[in-house]
Amino acid sequence: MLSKKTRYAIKALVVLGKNFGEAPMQISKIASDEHIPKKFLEQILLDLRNAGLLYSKKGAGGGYGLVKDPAEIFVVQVLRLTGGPVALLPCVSLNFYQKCDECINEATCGVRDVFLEVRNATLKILSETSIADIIRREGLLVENMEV
Amino acid sequence: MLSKKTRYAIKALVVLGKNFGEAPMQISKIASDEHIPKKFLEQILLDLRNAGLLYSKKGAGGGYGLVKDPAEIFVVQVLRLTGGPVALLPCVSLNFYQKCDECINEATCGVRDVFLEVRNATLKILSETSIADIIRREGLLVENMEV
DNA sequence: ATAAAAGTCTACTAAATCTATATACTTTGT
DNA sequence: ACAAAGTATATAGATTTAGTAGACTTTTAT
Repeated sequence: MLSKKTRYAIKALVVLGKNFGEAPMQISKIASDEHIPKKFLEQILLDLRNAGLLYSKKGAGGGYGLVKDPAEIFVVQVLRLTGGPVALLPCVSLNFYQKCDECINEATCGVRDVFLEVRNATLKILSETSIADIIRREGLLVENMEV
Repeated sequence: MLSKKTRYAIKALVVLGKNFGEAPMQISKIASDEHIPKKFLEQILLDLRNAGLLYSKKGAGGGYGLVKDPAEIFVVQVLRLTGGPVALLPCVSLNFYQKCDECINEATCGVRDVFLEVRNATLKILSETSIADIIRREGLLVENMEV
């Protein structure tokens, strides 16, 4: 399961993606629109800023905005920045690798082999899906509802 | 990430799968072979037994064994029995569904739509892979090592 | 110049969950 | 009778997650 932190980060980026090109958006606006605790969101946006995904502007009229086009920000990046490993086992994680301490021989572990396959499938989707894609999907879902 | 409980359960089933058709195997044997804390494993095997996957026999010469052929036990079952949800978001989980409390409209949520796709890909693999498959993969990996 | 708006930074707490252990009990085989 | 082995429940300890608090800095508008 993704942590709330990761979920909130993605949602915030989607909102900021819709706002791309406009004036920066305030934390409090994002928080109330998306039902995210404001203080928690502050920390998350700060992390995303320090990672270079967002710019910020202090003072009146300040706020946050995307540095890059939403089509160039991929979901997998957000997971990694917010500490959500893609893999279901530590021993198949690319960015959060850890030896399974009970494992006898990693190279011949059949369990690992299966979850490597799962990771690859997940990774493919998450590294091909951008914030812009999420916005697009949202639009499609709304259309389908109206029909 | 899968919990240790889920990982230990899968490993235990693999060991019992290799032992299928023979005399029941003792918890302490499985625990020491697989480096799993014995007391913890006791609880896990009990759960798997109560779920109908294993039979048990008390007393001297007792132990645990698979009820069905390892080719008929799928990894997805084990995840579910041991509380490891397949989905990365509660709102796309089939067996552990929960509304995301911050979500405004689930039906048109683009984030959900992406993670639905991820869940389907994961589910496909895990529901097609059996304990017997894991054992088979292990054999293949060992062969490849030797070459 | 000053006050208000807005982000920054660090620390802390509360709750939940996971992992593991302890203890006492029951059944079965020799 | 006794030892081997599983059953059952409770609980402790550790870790992680989620959220809150408070004091600080920068910027804009008046």
